Amino acid sequence: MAKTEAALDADPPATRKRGRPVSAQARRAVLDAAVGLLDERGVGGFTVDEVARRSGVSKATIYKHWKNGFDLAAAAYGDIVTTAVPVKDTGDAVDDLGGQVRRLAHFYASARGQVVAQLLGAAPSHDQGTATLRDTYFSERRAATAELIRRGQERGQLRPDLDPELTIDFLFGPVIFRMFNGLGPLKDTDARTVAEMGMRAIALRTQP
Amino acid sequence: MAKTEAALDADPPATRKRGRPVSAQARRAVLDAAVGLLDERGVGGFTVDEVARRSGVSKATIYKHWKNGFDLAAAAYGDIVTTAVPVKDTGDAVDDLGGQVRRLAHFYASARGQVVAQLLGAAPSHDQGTATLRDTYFSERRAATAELIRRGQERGQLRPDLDPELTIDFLFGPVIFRMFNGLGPLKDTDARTVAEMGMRAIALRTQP
Amino acid sequence: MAKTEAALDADPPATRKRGRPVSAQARRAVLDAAVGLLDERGVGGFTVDEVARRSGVSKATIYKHWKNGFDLAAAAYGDIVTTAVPVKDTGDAVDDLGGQVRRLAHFYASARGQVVAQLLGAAPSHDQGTATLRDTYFSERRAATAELIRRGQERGQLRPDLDPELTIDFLFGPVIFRMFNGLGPLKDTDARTVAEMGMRAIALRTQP
Amino acid sequence: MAKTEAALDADPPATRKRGRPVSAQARRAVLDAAVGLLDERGVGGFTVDEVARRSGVSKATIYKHWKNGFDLAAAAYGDIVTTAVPVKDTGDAVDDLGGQVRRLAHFYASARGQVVAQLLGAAPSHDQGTATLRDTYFSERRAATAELIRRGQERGQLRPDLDPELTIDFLFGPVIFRMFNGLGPLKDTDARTVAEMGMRAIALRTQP
DNA sequence: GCCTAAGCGAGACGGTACGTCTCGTCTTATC
DNA sequence: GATAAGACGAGACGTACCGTCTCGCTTAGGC
Repeated sequence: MAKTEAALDADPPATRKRGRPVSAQARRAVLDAAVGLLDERGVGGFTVDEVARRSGVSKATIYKHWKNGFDLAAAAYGDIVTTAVPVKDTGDAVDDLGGQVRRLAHFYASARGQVVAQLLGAAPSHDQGTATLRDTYFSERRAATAELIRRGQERGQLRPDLDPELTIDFLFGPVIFRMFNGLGPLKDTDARTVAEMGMRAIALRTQP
Repeated sequence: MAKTEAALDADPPATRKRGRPVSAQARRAVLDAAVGLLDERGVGGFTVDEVARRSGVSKATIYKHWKNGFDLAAAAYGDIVTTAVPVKDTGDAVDDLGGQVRRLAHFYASARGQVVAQLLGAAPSHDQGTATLRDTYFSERRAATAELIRRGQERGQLRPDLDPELTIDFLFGPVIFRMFNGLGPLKDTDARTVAEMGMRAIALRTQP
Repeated sequence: MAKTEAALDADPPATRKRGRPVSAQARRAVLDAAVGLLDERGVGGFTVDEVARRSGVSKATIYKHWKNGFDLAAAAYGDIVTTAVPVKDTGDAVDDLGGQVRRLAHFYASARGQVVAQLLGAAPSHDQGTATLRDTYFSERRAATAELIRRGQERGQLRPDLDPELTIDFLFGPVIFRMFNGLGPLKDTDARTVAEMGMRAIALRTQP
Repeated sequence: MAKTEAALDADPPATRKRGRPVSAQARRAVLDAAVGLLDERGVGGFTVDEVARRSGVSKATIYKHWKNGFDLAAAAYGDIVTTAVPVKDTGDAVDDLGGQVRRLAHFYASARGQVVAQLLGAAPSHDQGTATLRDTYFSERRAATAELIRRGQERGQLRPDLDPELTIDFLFGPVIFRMFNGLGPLKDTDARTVAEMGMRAIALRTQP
């Protein structure tokens, strides 16, 4: 397709704009400061003023890049989860999904996991908040996980009647729920139990 | 000492203290105003100032009863969930739990359900927030649901190896997760599917 | 008249309001800080933020008392002119007015005089600015000076056809004009000359 | 290219330097936009950003020509006063000066007059502000008016002991003062009165 | 029937973040 | 080499809410 060859150099030259280009350095400094602040004080202690102070970037510039504090916090922590809990595909969907649940629960029990939980929680109180999170946090990971499920179905490891998206909610929902119901993050042993329960519902050959 | 004689009429019942008694009317007015405000504007638009304005009760009085705005909001919406989605025990644990999941999902899809989700979400950003919610929202319902599960186990309807508490997280987690991941509340048909998936993992006589 | 006796205690009791009374101390601290800041940096360096910082009074409180920075600055410097250049009435209107012109010119040549000039100048760029100055700075002094002129007319020292208000503009206008036209404040000798010119136009027996 | 031939009618005296020549057109566009903005919004609503937007000239270029916003505003309105109130010399200094006072008062009562007053007022708050105004607004007109006075003295129409510069402050000061003291611009009848008062102080043949 | 606590409405207060604005500088690519 | 476009650091603006703190008034039991 023409797209393949042309796409590479078609846009970039046209993207060259007239004025002073956006400072990647400023952007980086803001994100770093935001991560540091979230690490130290969580969402409750996160303020744009403080990010500006730490990063040396002016508030005006920050608000030019992110439409509000929540948007910035979400972006700053954007790839934390992905990095901390990468989606793996070893060929055994049951093992992969179960491990994924356990690793995610483990992450949410960590300091950064708590912050991510605060971010998830804050989303519904902000305009477009959950949409922002969907695009920033979940979109990519869900796509990869859905693919994992689909391949598991093709291999005959998972029930063929599963809706991949619903299955994701089904498997990981309990992990997130624990962040909000006052019982605290799932402990590793409990996470293992929950993962096993989930597997019983979706795997093909697991009747005890 | 007065204490000595007072022992006769016991402390709890004769809590009659000196000064002017707490105004139950003020308390009621505040809670009503808070509910109205949450209904109209959600958690994002909820302010103690506005509650004081609407209720005609002074801020000082409000803060005497509730330790902060979140605490008030939680208390105001306290029995909304319980009232909207009562726990039923018909003798068939599988049916009861499945229905519970579906009814809860249906509630969370409603306007007030969204507000409850915002409250859950806001909890981790407040000191003692999740503990408050645990006591206000979940404690009673979880106890009832755990009892349901235990009876189901005794009757042989549910697997005997289930940890009731974990099972609750497992069943209802997916419903809550959907409030935060940007995909929107579960639709009724999807809720039914999720409930069925859950049942496969916990019921004894599951058809493959 | 009933008014005479009743007036004294009629209002005061009614003035007792319900809530926490306005803190005279906070008000004083703000005005003192504002004067200090104007002294140090002039109108150009005057900011409400800095006043709040110096006075220890919160911005919210400041904005509750004064509707904007200009209003505060005007109030803070309110009686500076009156104190620095009191209106005197010795019985000789010509001497009094001439002296007044000279003293006013002398004041405007001082550091605080320059600041007052900046305030006058800034007024037309603010909503209701000149009206604020009229009430804060000029009203009282003009009334006293107009009275001086009227008495001078009665005593036959000043022309009887003078409009007191216009006469005030006529006499003091040149002093103010010099603050804006780039020639700098009037020097004492020039102020004397200008005062004499003015007197020639308004005194009755002064044809040389 | 038009550019090549254009060299013929381009200012020949201007030294042909390397690179792109200074755009007289840009300069004109900026001044026009500035005048329009001052007309519409006054000094309070005047911003360099908006001038740049309207004129299509970049801020950097604007700041290359004028050292700050005030400087630009002053330059833009530079010849407004001169054009609106030209200095006339008919041979009768008393008539000329009196008329000048009246015409100036009339101008200051107009919309553009108010803007000029705002500019005068803003000057002391800017570094070198009054000096800028002196050179831009007053210098030429004062020179012409001083010449008028000097000729009046030579003709025996005005007192010979007058200092021309001081006399200018004396005559026109009241007109400007009214722009700042909250009483509003002089009305025509009052301006006539003020002019007559001034003449009594400087003319030789004054009727008592 | 006073007395003396509380509880209460009103509302001012210190603190502090919000998101916006303007200033004057700077950094590119273009003319 | 002068421009247009426009991003940037600095920092003030006025508003909003938080939770605390006086006040003066109201309502009760204790004396």
